[in-house]
Parts: sequence; structure tokens; C-alpha cells
Amino acid sequence: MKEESKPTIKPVQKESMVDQVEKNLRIYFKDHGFKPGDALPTEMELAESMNVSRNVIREALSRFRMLGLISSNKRKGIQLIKFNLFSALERVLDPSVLDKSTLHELFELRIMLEIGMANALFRNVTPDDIFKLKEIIHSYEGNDGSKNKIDYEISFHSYLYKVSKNETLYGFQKYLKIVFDYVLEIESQTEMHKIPPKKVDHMQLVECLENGTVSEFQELMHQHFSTYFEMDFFKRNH
Amino acid sequence: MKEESKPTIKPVQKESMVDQVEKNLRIYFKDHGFKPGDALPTEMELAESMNVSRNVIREALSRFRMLGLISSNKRKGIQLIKFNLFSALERVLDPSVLDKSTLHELFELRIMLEIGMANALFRNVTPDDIFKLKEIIHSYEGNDGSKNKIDYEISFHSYLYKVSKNETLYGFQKYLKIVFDYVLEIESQTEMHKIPPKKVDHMQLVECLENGTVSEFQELMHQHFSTYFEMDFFKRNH
DNA sequence: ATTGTCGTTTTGTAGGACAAATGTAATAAA
DNA sequence: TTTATTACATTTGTCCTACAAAACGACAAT
Repeated sequence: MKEESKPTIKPVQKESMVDQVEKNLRIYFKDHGFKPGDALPTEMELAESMNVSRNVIREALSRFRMLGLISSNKRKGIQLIKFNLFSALERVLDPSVLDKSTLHELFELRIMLEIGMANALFRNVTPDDIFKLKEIIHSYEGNDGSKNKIDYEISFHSYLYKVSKNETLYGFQKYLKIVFDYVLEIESQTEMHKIPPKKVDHMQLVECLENGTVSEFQELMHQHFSTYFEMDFFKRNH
Repeated sequence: MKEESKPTIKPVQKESMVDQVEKNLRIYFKDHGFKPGDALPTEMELAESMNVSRNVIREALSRFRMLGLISSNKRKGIQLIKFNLFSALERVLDPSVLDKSTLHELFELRIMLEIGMANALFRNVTPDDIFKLKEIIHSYEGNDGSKNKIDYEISFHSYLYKVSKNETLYGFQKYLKIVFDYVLEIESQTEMHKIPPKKVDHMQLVECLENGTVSEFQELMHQHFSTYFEMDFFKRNH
């Protein structure tokens, strides 16, 4: 008798008013077809029209503020900002909340992207880009402090992302930093002789981008990163 | 005279207390080495120790709540939850806040990923995976309603993501749906004769995965998607 | 034409109040 | 002694009021 009265137990977690307001606002933004720069109603107006206190509204708006979806000033009120996927991710994803396995996977993702973006690179690359890339490489030559190395790696790979002409992807460079820090930290904890040398360096990549083919580039990029997969650390975790 | 008087103007935007508290808490979480399930101090304690009002604390906590980083109950207080990157993304990224150009870029990103993940696919694929993939293809044969097509496309490509054994990437299928809907919507708005037929179908991809090489697969995948780049719509927006 | 002053509006922050949930201790009942 | 009930205390969730700070408009002063 008793068991049939609760066939599927519903957690029945009432949604908080803040969550509801958040949803409401998302719908509101969409339906209202807001353009970046448009002003929202004031907090009081929102509160009255949704029949909640200004506090609740503010807690919901605080979330959008974190995402960089809105900005607000005294007296000016609240405006919508052009939403950028990866700048939002950047705000949301602090490396400190990412655990090792997630970082590991992000590193793998990064490799996939850099191999996969080869087509876009060859489609958009200009002689000027080639020049800039070589400049980046030359400016690092000789220098080999580990601090400089991170900056160098980041500036080189960031530039590739830029050449792809995909802004969303370009925003990914924030992750780049996270992942680089992570990988470099591992490298620093590994004895030198256990780190195999890179098989393909940046200059080879650039030269391929200048005169080679997409497939060749993809193969080179794969080899460029393959070093890491031969390290014990990366094998162990997979 | 005028132009030299403002070489670099700093906007000097003071950070709001909520932003500061958010940062503080992130550091606090990290330094304190919290485990999932651990209890945080009460809101009042946090407020007092940071010298701000409970309102400010709550606005900051509201952000973490959106990310699924904490959960709170009356009397029980606030606990940390195990952070999951993509459950956070799902909360944060409502398709409704993505505009067309972002969707367009996401589509491009998707292609990059599917080309770039070839190495991971060949590394991890099993005979059983091949079988499952062929099964998916066969189950669609004959069927050609546009509704079914989306499901079919999603189930096929999702399975590829799954084979990559990268959970973070697998979480991307949430986006897949968004992007597919977007692309299919475009297709439906385009006259039939203007949609070039796919040059490479799913079966060719699977057969390559079974017997071919990484490079071949990448080339096939590129051709698989190249159809879209020949459509006016995609040319126009780039 | 630039600068300064005075209202006004709106966000940012503080703090008080109370209901609801929930865990704890005390008490009554078996 | 064990179990059920009751009363109490704590903490979040929500509402409310208040006021400072910034931004804007209008208008005056130099």
C-alpha cells in the first residue's frame, strides 16, 4: 500500500526565487531582442514587475555581472554588453577550481584545436602573419628562463589563434595560460633527462604554414605536442 | 596640444566589493583545500571576517551557486560541491544568450575539434565502437525527415566524441545540439538546389576509422563539412 | 566656452527583521 | 531503556528601509 503511493520519488527542491528570476531575465533578454548597449529597467522596476524584493533581483543580476553580460553604474542603470562566450568562461573558470583531470583534458582539447584549426589558418594567413610569427620566434632565441618560456609559448600559440580569425577561439587563449602553467609545472617537477626534446619546433610550423599543406601542418603539430604524450606523467593519467 | 596630453588614460574602475569578495572566496576555497561536502562558515561569519554586509556576501555566493560550486540549506549552512566543468557551462551558457556570429564561430570550432580529435579517435577506438557507429548509420537509412536528421547527426557525432574518451570534450555535445539546430535552420531556409550534397558521408568516415589513417580521416572530415563552406550563407559571414 | 553648483536618479552597501527549514536538546510516553 | 514529541536554537531566504556615491541635467558664474 505504502510503496505504490510514491512510485518515483521527486526531490521536489523548490527553486529559489533567485533562480526563478535568473531564468525570467534570460527569457526577457531573449524575447526583448536586446542589443548590446541597451538599458535594462531599473532594479526597482524589475523587482516590482516580478513581485520580489530588490535583493533577489540583485542576487540574480550579480550572476549576469560575473558573466560579463551586463554592466551597471550608479545613476546610469544597467546596460547589456555584447556577450562573448570565452570571456564569460574566463570569468567563470578560475584555474583554482579545476582539478587535475580536468586540466589534463583541457590540454588534450587544446591540441585537438590546434590541429583542427589548420584549415582556417591556411585560409586566412597573410605574409605579414608569417613575418610576425618569425619575429616572435627570433625574439625568444637565446633567452631560456622558464618564465620567459611560458610567455614565449603563449605569444606564439596565441598568434596562431588570432590568425584563425575566430574570435571565440581567440578567447581561448585565456585557457592557454592555464594549461601552459599546468604543463610547465609538470615539466619543472620532472627530471630534465626524462623530458624528451621537442621533435618539431615553432619555426618548422611557420615554414610549413608558409609553404606546406594543411595535412603536413597537422602532422607537424601533432609531432610538436607528441613529446608530452611520451612523458610518464601523461601516460599514467590515461 | 590636446593629443599629447592623454597618452594613457586609466579608466580606474574600482572593483566592487562583491567582486572582491568573490576573489577572496576563490582564494579561500583553494588555500583552505576544501573537499566536496565540507561546510563553509556561515554568511554572518564571512561577512564579519571580510568586513562587509551579508548582502555583499550573498551576492558573491549567488554566483557560486549558479556554477554549482556550492549548495546551501537553511540551518545546515553552505557546503562545497564537487565542481564539474560542463555542468557549470550548462548553467552558465544558455543558448538564448548566444548571438548568430557566436553560433557561427562555434560551428567552425566544432569542425576544428572533430578534425583535431582524429588522433584520439584512432588511439581509443575499439571494434565494438565501429560496430555501434555502423548501427547508428543503418538505423537512419531510409528515414529522412528533417527532425530525424538532427537526431541522427547528433547521435553519430556524439558517439565520436565519446570515443575520444575525453569527458570534457564529451560535454561539448550540449553545444553540438545548439550548433546543429542553427545549421539545420539555415539549411531549411535555403532552397534545396542551393545545398550541395555532402561529399563524404558518415559511412566513409567510419570505414576510414576502421582501416585508414589519421591524415586520411582528417581529410575526409574536412570534406564532410566542406559542403557548408560552399553555401552562400557561410561565405557571406566570413 | 568652460567650470562650478545644486537637485535627481539609480546603483552599491549596510543593517534590521522575520519566516521557513532543520538539526539538537529536553521532555514525555512506551 | 527506548521511542516519540515538543520546544529551542541556528542558518538561510526574503523583504524592507536607509543612505552614500556616482552620474546626469539644468542652470548659473566666471
